[in-house]
Amino acid sequence: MDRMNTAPTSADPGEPHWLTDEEQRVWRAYIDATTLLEDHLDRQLQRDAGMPHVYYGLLVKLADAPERRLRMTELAMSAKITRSRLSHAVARLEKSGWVRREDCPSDKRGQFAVLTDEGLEMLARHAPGHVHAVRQAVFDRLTPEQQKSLGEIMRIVAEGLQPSEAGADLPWLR
Amino acid sequence: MDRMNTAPTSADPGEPHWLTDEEQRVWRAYIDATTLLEDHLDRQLQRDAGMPHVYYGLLVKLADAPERRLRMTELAMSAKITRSRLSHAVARLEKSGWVRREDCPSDKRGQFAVLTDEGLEMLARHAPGHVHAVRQAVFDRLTPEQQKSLGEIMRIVAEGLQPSEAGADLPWLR
DNA sequence: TGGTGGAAGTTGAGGATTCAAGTACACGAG
DNA sequence: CTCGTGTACTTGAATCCTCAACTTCCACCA
Repeated sequence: MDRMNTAPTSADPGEPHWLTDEEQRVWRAYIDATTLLEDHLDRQLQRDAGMPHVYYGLLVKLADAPERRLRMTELAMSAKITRSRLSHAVARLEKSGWVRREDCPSDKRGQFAVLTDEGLEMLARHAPGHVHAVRQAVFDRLTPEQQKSLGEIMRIVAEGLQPSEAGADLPWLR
Repeated sequence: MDRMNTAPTSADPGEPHWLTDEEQRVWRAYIDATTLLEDHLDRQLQRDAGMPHVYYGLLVKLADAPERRLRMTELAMSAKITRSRLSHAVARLEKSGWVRREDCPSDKRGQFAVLTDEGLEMLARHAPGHVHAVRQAVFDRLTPEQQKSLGEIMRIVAEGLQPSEAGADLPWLR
């Protein structure tokens, strides 16, 4: 892959503008690290707690919520996943007994996902192992400055993708 | 599910040792950013090029390799995925015509994954859009210092998980 | 009131991923 | 030469995720 030309195709903005060598090194390091880490955590939780990392994250969010319950849409947004994915996930977590659905009294379309007692207990049982894995893979290896820097960087990236990332680049709104 | 070695779960450390509030904020920012970014890139490539981000990454690695070919195991290691996953992936990419398999002459068990001409052309066609997406989501938002920092951090994390990550936390080696 | 557009959530089909097995070959020791 | 162990890769089933409908219900307004 070598190319410095300026192919048009107005669909894509401006000229190619490739990544520099240094940027490529950063990007590959990012891909490698995130791939390895997600895989590592998935395996750890699958083995110990019998569920993928995302599912575990859902339970944690429920545990932190008032009444240990959240509306489906809230939970989905909080976890940055689609409602569809959440729907499937909750169905599975319900079968495992860690989550229960409840109708929302004020909105008949609404559903609450509620963390069950078994779910909470399961979290208590496996949280230490998970925290250990995270610590070992990430925090134990970084200096305090790097940890701070990582937080800032990730916040910036997340915010850029988060809000109405659609609206931001819709021509007629500019 | 097998259960050997039910010793006092040597995997779990002594006392919990939770994340501090600040560490939790960093960790959540990381999860949010990586989830959103992966999703964003997957969608972009699925829409434009008809394949998930990982598959695209495989093609890029082949394009960068001498002869545009790599042994299956090499490719899998380079992309940080399992051989099984790669096997399925290459089967799919083969059906789409972007990749072709070739027997290895020196080792009859071996297979090469080879990027086809259509695969290369496809990359040329969609690379600008992909680079643009990456740039827009990441590099355009970070200062040069942050980019450098990100690279260092990700390299550290990747290296910690990469090598014989198993051996590193095997009790009898400590 | 009754109609309409949108919000909340679910569903099913098709892809993608994982895990455990399985096939085929390589290679060194006897 | 052949046995045993390990490597390279594939396969199938179960699970998970995405995408595009689809159902039900809310909110608003004329």
